[in-house]
Amino acid sequence: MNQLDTTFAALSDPTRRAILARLTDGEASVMELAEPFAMSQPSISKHLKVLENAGLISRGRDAQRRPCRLEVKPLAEATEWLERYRKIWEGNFQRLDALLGALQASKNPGEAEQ
Amino acid sequence: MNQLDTTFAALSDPTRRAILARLTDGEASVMELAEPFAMSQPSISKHLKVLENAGLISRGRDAQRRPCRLEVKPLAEATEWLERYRKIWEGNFQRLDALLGALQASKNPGEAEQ
DNA sequence: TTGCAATATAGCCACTTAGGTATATATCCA
DNA sequence: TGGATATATACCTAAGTGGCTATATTGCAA
Repeated sequence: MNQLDTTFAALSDPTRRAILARLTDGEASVMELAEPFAMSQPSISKHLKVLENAGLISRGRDAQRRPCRLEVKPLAEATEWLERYRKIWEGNFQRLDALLGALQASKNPGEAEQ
Repeated sequence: MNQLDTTFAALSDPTRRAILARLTDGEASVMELAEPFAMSQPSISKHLKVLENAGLISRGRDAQRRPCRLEVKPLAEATEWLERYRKIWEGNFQRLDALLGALQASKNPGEAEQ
């Protein structure tokens, strides 16, 4: 699995996205991260391991705590992938708009298939 | 599974990302999409079904062909999610820079706790 | 040292996924 | 009608995932 694979796979779970969102407020311990969820602590630890393996978070050491913090690099790479294609999609959209305009100008309203 | 879940899950596979990339050049049939891959046609059809269920592509009909085309909406939503947090991450980076500067100016390097 | 608090690991289960092959369906063409 | 082409479906398998409980580990504090 390459970096984009693991990044998108990690982002495909709502618990993990919520954890990442929480970490934008700053470092947090496992207990703090687990608190909002109706889920056992080991399950949260497993999610954190997925995020760590994807390079999306890193862990520190503070006594018994292993605080988590965001790592932005893989997220930036995922954003770049999407952004690169978004520009092309936007181009397609403009072409689509032109096509729809042409169709509306014609008589056949059947293909509002979008 | 909500929209973001299925979108990111669909994006986590390199074959599917390559298919989406190919589709930025315009519609393509299943055979055309399968051609670059050392993979059976049914496997490609399965990937296309994943993409279709995620709303990332839609299918038409052209004789025996079922041409695929990109649907941008879910990709736009995924981009929005990443962009929203990217701004915060960038903000954190700036704050971190400031914090590191302050710490270097002081004498106690112990509390890099954010 | 004893014990508590925070976290990780192990093992279990149900479900999903990504690949394969074989076969069915659908559409065109002769 | 019959054959060829394009695609989908059914079924199999191996591996991965997400949840759980129980237990181990680690570090502090009395």
